[in-house]
Amino acid sequence: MKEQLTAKQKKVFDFIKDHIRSENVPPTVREIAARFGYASPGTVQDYLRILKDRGLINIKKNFYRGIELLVPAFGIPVLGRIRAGAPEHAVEDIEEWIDVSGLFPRDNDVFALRVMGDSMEGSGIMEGDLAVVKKQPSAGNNDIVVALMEDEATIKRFKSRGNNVWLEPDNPRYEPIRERAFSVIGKVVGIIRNY
Amino acid sequence: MKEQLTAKQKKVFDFIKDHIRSENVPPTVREIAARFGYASPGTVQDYLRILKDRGLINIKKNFYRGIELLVPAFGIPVLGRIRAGAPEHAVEDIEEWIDVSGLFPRDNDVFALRVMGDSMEGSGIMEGDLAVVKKQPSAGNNDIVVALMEDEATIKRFKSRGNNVWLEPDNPRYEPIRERAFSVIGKVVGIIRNY
DNA sequence: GAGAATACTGTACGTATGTGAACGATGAGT
DNA sequence: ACTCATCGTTCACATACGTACAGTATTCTC
Repeated sequence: MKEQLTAKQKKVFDFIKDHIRSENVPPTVREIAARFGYASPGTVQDYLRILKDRGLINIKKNFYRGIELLVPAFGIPVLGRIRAGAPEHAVEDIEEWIDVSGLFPRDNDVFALRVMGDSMEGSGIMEGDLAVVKKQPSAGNNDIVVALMEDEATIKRFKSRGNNVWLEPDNPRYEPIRERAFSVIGKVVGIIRNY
Repeated sequence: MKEQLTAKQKKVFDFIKDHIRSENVPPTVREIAARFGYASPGTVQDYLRILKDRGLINIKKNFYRGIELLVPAFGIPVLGRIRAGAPEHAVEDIEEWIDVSGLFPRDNDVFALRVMGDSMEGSGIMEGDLAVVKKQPSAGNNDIVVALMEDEATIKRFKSRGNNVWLEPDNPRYEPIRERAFSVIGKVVGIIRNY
């Protein structure tokens, strides 16, 4: 069995992926046939069988729109090395596929917060970044947390030693916060930045 | 028309969302009925009509599995302000819903790269971060780029003045790169970090 | 030159599915 | 008392859909 897809097979596979991306659901057998001008659903069945044999899709039996991508539809390839030569060659060195939205927990306890200020610059958390936060009432030493001080939310590093807890910025221009009362809203589990 | 959903309506809506999250496709009318023990598809139709009136879903006519969420299924809420009081209250201040994977372009020209080294610390790009890169052969002044130098990929700030182009790290401990040849692979359009 | 894999057409079957209509029960609001 | 939205049932219809099977033609491999 050949591992590589033929050009036509790849086009069918790409169409399924694109359809999921644009319509949020996989296409039906006949929608694929219509897209490529095939007169019969049987043709598409052959393609699907091949894609299934290659491990690219799963087909739920007697399930309408039952084509399941085994590669994340919204994933992007993570490259291990980039080879010299050409950017086109680079894509062959795919280490893994990641679904960006799958990197963060999907609980109802997760929310995002726009970062304000530069008090955490030393940890690479910049103004305008989106901080992904998992709600929890306390934190461990050195965790980066969202804390609430008098109606104001702030991102700082949580410190605890013995019965003592305080907040520390990661920017030498700011002082640790030891005297003011605060409560922990949650722990920062991720940072997302858009240029 | 009331804006708020009743408990049962919310459960139906949540089931649709959960179904998309777990099965990658919206449920059929009868699958919803089966989930809640309804004896008839008509009951579900009523619910769907209500959810549609509330602007939560769209229903494609005569389209199998044609329920379309108008709120991102994999989205997380972005909070504007966090109010004092309780974490539970905070969630009411939702500014918008974002689909994390939708923040980045979905072209085939997008890939990700694991950041190595600390040469861009000053821009908040830390070792271990995932850099999202859009392929392009050149860049503008001050863009953060992925450049290839003798088989080695590196992330630096692209500088151009007149006919002169060079690369600059954002870390005072490193020197600008002016003498070595390099080629631009793409432009860094985002940073993703996981704690 | 035999055999497999690929690439199609055509026809057919059973059914899962969206849709629609008619109707009943309950509870809240005025 | 009356209305109205919500919540539910039953029956029915047309069809979009997955699936299966029987062919044909071309290309590639051994």
